[in-house]
Amino acid sequence: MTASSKRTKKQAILETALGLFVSQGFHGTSTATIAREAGVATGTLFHHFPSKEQLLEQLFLGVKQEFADAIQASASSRGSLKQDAEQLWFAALNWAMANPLKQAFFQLYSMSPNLEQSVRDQAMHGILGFIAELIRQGQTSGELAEYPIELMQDNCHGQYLAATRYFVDHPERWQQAHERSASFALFWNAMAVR
Amino acid sequence: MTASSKRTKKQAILETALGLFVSQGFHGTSTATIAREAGVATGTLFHHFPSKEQLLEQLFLGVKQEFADAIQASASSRGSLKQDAEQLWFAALNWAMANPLKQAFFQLYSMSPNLEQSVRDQAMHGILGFIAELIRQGQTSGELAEYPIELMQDNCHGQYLAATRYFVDHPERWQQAHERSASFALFWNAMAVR
DNA sequence: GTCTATACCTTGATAGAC
DNA sequence: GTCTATCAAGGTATAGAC
Repeated sequence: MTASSKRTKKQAILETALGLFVSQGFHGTSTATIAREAGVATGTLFHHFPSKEQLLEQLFLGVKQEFADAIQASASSRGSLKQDAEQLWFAALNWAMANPLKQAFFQLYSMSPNLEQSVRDQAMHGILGFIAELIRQGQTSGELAEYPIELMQDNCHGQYLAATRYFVDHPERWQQAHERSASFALFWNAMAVR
Repeated sequence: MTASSKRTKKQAILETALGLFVSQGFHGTSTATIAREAGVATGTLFHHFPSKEQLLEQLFLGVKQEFADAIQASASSRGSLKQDAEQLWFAALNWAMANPLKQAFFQLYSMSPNLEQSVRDQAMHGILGFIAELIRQGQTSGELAEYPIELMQDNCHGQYLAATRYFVDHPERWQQAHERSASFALFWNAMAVR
């Protein structure tokens, strides 16, 4: 088997923990359960991760990185501001649709007390930071309303979370172009100057 | 002491559990800790609530009812659709600002696997159900865009959650009229026909 | 209704053979 | 790196006196 097709025990533990943390919560999932479901021994789990908390943290940072890579890969081409925003919007939604478990995990644990606040804040700023720059550009060019930037940033985030919930819960609607464009219209019109 | 000023042990347990469930999560909070912090014995806790799960459920349904009462009390006066929406928006935000802990609890546990899905869904439908009716009115009168209703409903919810997070995290901004009106503008413009 | 005491189980983590 | 075996601590819930 090739290097890429061979799933290591460590990866198996991470993938299993992802599913269990989403469906049962952090404290609701025991390390023994993770190990059993991943097909490894508890000793193996604690060989790869010094503690249950560290396992959660590595999982969170890994998923965050995957998401950041996915949307920044498609954020390079330059068009109008609205076109750029649209591309970003659908890149983010595409990732969520392709990785519903990771999306659910990220959403649940972005506000969870099980992760240190510094870890959570850092993740949020890294991902949402460049959104603020786009908003500023739009305000300067007169395309976007001059509301407080942080409010607009939080609003973007909230609308993204709502859209992902909607489409993940109803995958067939994601196939329909008018549903997809409606989701972006709601997002854009909230901030756009009429 | 009067009937209203005398806090029963049961109420003390509920209030203590509210704070602990928010700061430490459901499984992260032990019944022993709740009892100790509430100043009662564990036996007393299990006298009032048959199980830890039932305690969470009663807490959730109680908070849901408080919220529903608060916004429906101020949703009666009839003006234009936009005026009605504005009144509703600020009634909901006012409640969140006055009850930040309950808001945080409601937000965290509305999507938590610790509560049965039927309980969560029922709560959401009861609260957001009449929003759908307002949206339909706006679409008929031509004031609101004709996007799929459920998408718009979820979008409203997401924008509300974003706004509450923003103002709860920055209470001083809630005192400024232009911040408040900006939050409603974002909400309304997302759906409004230009 | 409220308490103390406790039964019984599961937990996170470790030790040491392989 | 992986396993089995095990520990000490903490978990939910109950029993029974007051």
